[in-house]
Amino acid sequence: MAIHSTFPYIVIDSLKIGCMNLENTQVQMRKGILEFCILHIISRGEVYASDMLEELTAAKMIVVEGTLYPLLTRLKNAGLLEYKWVESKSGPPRKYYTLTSQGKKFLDGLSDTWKDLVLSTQKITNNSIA
Amino acid sequence: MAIHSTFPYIVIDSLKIGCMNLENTQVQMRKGILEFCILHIISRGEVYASDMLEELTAAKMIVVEGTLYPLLTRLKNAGLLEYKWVESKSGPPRKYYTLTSQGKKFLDGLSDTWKDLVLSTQKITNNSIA
DNA sequence: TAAGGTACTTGGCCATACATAGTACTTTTC
DNA sequence: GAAAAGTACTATGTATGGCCAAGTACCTTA
Repeated sequence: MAIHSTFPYIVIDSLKIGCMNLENTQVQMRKGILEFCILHIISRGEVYASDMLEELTAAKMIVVEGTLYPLLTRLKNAGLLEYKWVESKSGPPRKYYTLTSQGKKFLDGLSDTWKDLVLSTQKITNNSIA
Repeated sequence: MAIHSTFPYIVIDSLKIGCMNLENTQVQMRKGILEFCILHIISRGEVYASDMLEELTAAKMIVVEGTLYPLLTRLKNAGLLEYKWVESKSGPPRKYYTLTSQGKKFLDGLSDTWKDLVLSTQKITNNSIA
């Protein structure tokens, strides 16, 4: 196995744009999973945004308004959620969300995907011990 | 709790842009996790891209070239990886990757993040049984 | 020398998380 | 009763990353 000290290909190595920090990768890891968690929370009964934020924060899944609201809108537009306006005693009315039947199916699919993903990752990370 | 049948806010409900399909969300779920898995594979010794593809596929973590190669470049530019060119008996030379010390630290951080994320998700999904 | 395979690169597209600013309605306070 | 504070939701712009598809370079085989 001879080792090249020079590059056989022309490589432009000059510009390092990568701002590879942990925080950013953590955000990437949460992507998609968040959707799964939110559908799960809604599947248990009618809730509105602040309820969800509370539960997500309690589970240490950091989420902010600017993430949650657009996501709910997206899920609703996709037909996975529906909501009712309900008056509140302390402020403006709230949107209480529930899953549609389509949303339930989607959640089931996501559950499988999540399980597979965890399994796959375990497979890979456990190999390092073997 | 009085329920509004009309919307108290002006809501533009007409354009449904959402192309919410399972496949898409699965892709989102993989984001970031892939990075974690690849760093893990490399941490076990020198490997080149096809080795990784093989192992990832074996673990049912679907990855294609167009995802893997840019990712490796990104990690390398960020100083987490380095590589040697090694000649091959059956084709062009290969880049054999290893982790830098910075890469090892990063991997440790990611391991913690991943554990937390799995825990958080468990917390939320298990609540539905309670 | 031509053909086919292997290894890696590049550019463009799309979806999502987040920050930030803004709107609408409520209750409280003076 | 009007201003202030608070709650709930909306809208826009930016950046990142996965994927597709096409392309380049090198090697072996015929």
